[in-house]
Amino acid sequence: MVTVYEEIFHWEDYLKFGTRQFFRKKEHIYKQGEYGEGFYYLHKGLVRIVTETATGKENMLNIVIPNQLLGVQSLDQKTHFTTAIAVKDSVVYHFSADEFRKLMIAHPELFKLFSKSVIHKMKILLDRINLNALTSEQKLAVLLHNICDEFKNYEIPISQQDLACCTGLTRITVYKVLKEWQEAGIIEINKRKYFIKKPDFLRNLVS
Amino acid sequence: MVTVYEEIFHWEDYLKFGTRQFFRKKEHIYKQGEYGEGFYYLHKGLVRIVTETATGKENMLNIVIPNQLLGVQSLDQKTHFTTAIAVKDSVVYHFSADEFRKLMIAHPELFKLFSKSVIHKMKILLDRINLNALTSEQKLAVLLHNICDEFKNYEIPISQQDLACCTGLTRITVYKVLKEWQEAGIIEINKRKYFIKKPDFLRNLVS
DNA sequence: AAAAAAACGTTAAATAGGCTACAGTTGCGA
DNA sequence: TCGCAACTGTAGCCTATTTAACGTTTTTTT
Repeated sequence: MVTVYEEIFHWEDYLKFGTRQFFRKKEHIYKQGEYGEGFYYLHKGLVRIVTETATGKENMLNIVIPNQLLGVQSLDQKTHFTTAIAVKDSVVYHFSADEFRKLMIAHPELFKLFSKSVIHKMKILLDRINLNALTSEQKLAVLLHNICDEFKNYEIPISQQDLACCTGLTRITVYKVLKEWQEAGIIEINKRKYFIKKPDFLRNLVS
Repeated sequence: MVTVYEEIFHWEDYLKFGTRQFFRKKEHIYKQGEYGEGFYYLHKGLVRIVTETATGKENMLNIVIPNQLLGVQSLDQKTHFTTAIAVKDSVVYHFSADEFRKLMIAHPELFKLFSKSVIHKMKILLDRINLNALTSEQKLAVLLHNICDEFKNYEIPISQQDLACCTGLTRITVYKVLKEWQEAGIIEINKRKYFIKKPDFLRNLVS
């Protein structure tokens, strides 16, 4: 399940110490298994983080929105254990481990910022784990609800296929649930775009 | 799924700056939802980390072995989003956020140690997520295999019930798989103790 | 603009794993 | 050492999902 988490971390003042990089839509920022050195800060755009399981299935972990970090896993020169793909054209800042360490000595308050960001990441992963206890309908409800929160309106700009990938369900299951909701008037399907008419229904499904 | 991860982080030199605390078997070190302030280092003993899902089901996340951190989530004064329970009598050191921040200014190399430990935690969570893509047989295989690795022999000192809890399966499913394996001569069941006879079979199930 | 590649809609069949139930064991605690 | 509580063995039913299959529509590429 992908959750789009929104919490602002004020990295702006430190961006000048990172290296600015551009990535086009669908480009890989880093790949699972590759060596990394440092981490990235997403300035503009949208990035999705996926992981490949032992059986070769792709699994979306979360969507990174601007002002968040990504790729922290390889701060200490380990290989990445996830893959990051730009969903839209994106601007990121890269901080190498060494640079960042030096930077932190000069600005100790950076530690708080860093740890906050990382803990936030952990929270996301945990939520992702807890999702597995839910029914498929609930999984979808949580996902759609989060997406709406993020995009600030009730139109879902994500394909059925991606919804399947995000929740770990099959496309058929996603399709079935969506169809059911449509018949019940909870969502509207138009030209393969989904529009949520009764957000409260989704909310109630979970809590 | 619980994975017992073993990787040594050298915190010994800094323990004197923490507060030593003792916990008896089955005692809670911290609880989900409680406020925390800082983090813990497990010096001796064994701790299991569980989380309660929205539906009230308990979910074991991982087992913490000595030399690892726990409770990092509340470093920045947030509530804990997991619960830590001592499996054996345990000795932990608590570091308050403030203390640790000061400590890190004096010893910048601590940052590397801290980030390594945290990244390691993230890796564990990720593995946990990836498990959900597996069949119940595979989940159990991974779990048993990890436990063997950890305890360095082929006897499983964990109850069927706990195996169920670790994998998120029902006890009945665990029982069924175990019985099947027994009939196939892959494991031996004796007085409710499980002994793995063909570890390679388990390994092949996953990779 | 045509061709190729994704994505979607829908159905039917197969099945894995969950839930219920209950009796038999084991072992802790008083 | 008695009794309760927690754990295990087993059966059977049930349903939510998965898989397979296939035609249609949309999007991307050349």
